[in-house]
Amino acid sequence: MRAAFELFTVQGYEGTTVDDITAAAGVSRRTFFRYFPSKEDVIFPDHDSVLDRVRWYLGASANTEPVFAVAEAARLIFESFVATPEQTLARYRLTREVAVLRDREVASVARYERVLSDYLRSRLPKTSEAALAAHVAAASFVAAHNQVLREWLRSGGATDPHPALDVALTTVADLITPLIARSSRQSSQSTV
Amino acid sequence: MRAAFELFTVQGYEGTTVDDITAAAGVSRRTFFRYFPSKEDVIFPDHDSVLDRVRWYLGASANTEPVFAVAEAARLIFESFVATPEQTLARYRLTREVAVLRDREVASVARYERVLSDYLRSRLPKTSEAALAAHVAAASFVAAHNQVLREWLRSGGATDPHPALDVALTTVADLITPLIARSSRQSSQSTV
DNA sequence: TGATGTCTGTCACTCAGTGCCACTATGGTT
DNA sequence: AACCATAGTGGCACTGAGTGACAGACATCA
Repeated sequence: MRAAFELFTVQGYEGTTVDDITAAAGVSRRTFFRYFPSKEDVIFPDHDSVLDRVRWYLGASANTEPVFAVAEAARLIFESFVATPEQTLARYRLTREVAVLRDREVASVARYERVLSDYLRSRLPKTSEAALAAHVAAASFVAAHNQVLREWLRSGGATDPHPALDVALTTVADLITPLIARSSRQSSQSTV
Repeated sequence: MRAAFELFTVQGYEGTTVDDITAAAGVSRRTFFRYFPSKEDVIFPDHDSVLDRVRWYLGASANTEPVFAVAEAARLIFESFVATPEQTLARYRLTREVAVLRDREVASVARYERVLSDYLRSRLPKTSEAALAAHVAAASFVAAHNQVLREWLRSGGATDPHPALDVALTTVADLITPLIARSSRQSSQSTV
């Protein structure tokens, strides 16, 4: 991974072959593909584990307030990026330039969003209003997360991003809570 | 494209080589790659043109109410999918099964979202509050759009999706409008 | 000493995608 | 009629990602 990042920043992503990486790392080509399913995956090593952690967290928060749980899940994702600033920054620089990597990043963000909306849907009545609310809520939290993260990355990771994250998450929570509450009530309303 | 879709549905995406497609279509391999930058692009032919149309629409709506304009832009995207139901349905079935294609779809949705949020940011003061509002708003509209589209596709494209789209867009518009209004005022507030 | 399992390297192969060159058909020019 | 420009196409060779099969190295345990 270290060899790959160094080569990517010098030669660019497309300008670096897997052979280059393995030669620099002193392993064989075959070994590389045993540890990374594809060349792109060298850059996104821990997305799966974070996704699992988020799933686990949400699975354990069946009794907490749904909107709060989702906000905390977003915070969890955020922390996983902030925990390794150099790596996150290097990845950010690469994903800005290389379209394939940006698409990959976007895809993994979409997976986070999916996990959040699935959780919300599981906590809400099975109406189309609730489904809409769940998707909008998940998308809003992810958007807030992304916005704060991007701003932080653009600043070079210098400042403490947590105050901004708090503001963003509470803003979205305040926005979303009534929508979720309304869609939860919807079912009891139809029963009445 | 027709040959490709037929082969994809029979043999699967990964099970179909470009050679298969070109043989079925009666053209050479080289010709294929002149029309489609990659194998994936056979399935997403008109995303770029739709994106351009949305950009154009938003570029022309500098005087309309921003939230309304974004909602209409989302409707524009929606219409582009509904206009060709068979193709959209076939694509939907493929993207559900093949991860590469799903990621590709997600990436193009992200581009739509980007266009919407860029527009909103251009219509709002240059504060971080406004930037957050813009991203959340764009994400919410896209989420609403996606939700209605998915529901429609799951139903097999049988019902008329427009009533559901109207509901979803107005729901999001009602939700988002105060947020946008607040972030617009923010700048004049700081002047006071 | 032998059996087992894990990690690694080598080799050969498929397939996506690109660059280069040659061929053909068409339409317009003199 | 001969001449040219140009757009579309095919052929060919090449790079590079990714995979499957096999064999050797090494540590562990019996």
